Amino acid sequence: MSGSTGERPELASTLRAAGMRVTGTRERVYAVVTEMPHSTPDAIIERVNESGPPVPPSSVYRALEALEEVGVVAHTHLDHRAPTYHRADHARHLHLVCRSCGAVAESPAELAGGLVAALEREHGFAADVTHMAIQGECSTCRS
Amino acid sequence: MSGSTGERPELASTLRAAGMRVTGTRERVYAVVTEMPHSTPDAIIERVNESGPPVPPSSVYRALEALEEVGVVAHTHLDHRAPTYHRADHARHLHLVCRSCGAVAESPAELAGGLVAALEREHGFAADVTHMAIQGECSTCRS
DNA sequence: CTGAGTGCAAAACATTTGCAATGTT
DNA sequence: AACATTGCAAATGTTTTGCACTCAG
Repeated sequence: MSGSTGERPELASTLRAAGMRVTGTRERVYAVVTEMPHSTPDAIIERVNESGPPVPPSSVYRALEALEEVGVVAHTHLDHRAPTYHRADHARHLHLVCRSCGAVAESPAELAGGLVAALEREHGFAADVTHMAIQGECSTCRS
Repeated sequence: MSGSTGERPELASTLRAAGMRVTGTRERVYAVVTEMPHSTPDAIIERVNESGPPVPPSSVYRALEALEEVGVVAHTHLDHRAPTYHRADHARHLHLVCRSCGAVAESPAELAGGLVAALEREHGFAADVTHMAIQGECSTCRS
């Protein structure tokens, strides 16, 4: 069990509320996602394995799936082969991906407010901008 | 207007301008991308093979790579495992992906004008919205 | 003719799945 | 004790690569 109970009571209770079990693997995966937002399954797998006894890839995938299902983590696709995970309560933000250097910056979701409103008005489309990855070139690479 | 023989004089001349060769495979792949925008490599492979003598997947991938390199086609990531290709001169648009039914709608890129300006102003980030896939729920699925 | 492009088959990856063993409740 | 989760290994699906052959230039 998690010895330090102050940190995030949400994880355990959320899992239990969904009738799911609180396991070491899920706690460790959640900790890694918390620690390094925007990381790929690959990076998460590696980090989890540095953090204690080995966990096979399939278990990490299953843990991510479970955590996502109960809504404590979410993922975004930043580019080609890269789903990246982050905590769901991680502030709503847009992902800015630099095509040159690969850096991922965040920006408040509010900047897309006009776009969201326009899509609602023009298409009746309810956009989820937190899932959105915007490609482009960052200020550093441009200068 | 280029005022010459075919429907798309650009393909052959663009390839040649880049020192690349104009081959049947590339023409057929380009034709399929033109005919069905937003299609995955998988769908393109299938359609190409319906259109004439069989072409192995690897050749279709290589053709797409070549066409993208010279800039006549481009791709976007609509969701998980799905790069989708379209003609580069296909009007600049946003991709609206419905999470429920999977439908892909298009919307003029201008709707994102405010967002692009804000990203430029706030982050010095030059956003390419045509590469952007916006997840959400379409009007049909919401009603 | 010459080398870019192709076809084929195998390799490289990323992710998923079946099932017996394990650990949470 | 009951059964959700895990570990392991094998299956799956996609994209890439090596190499001999072919065809565009």
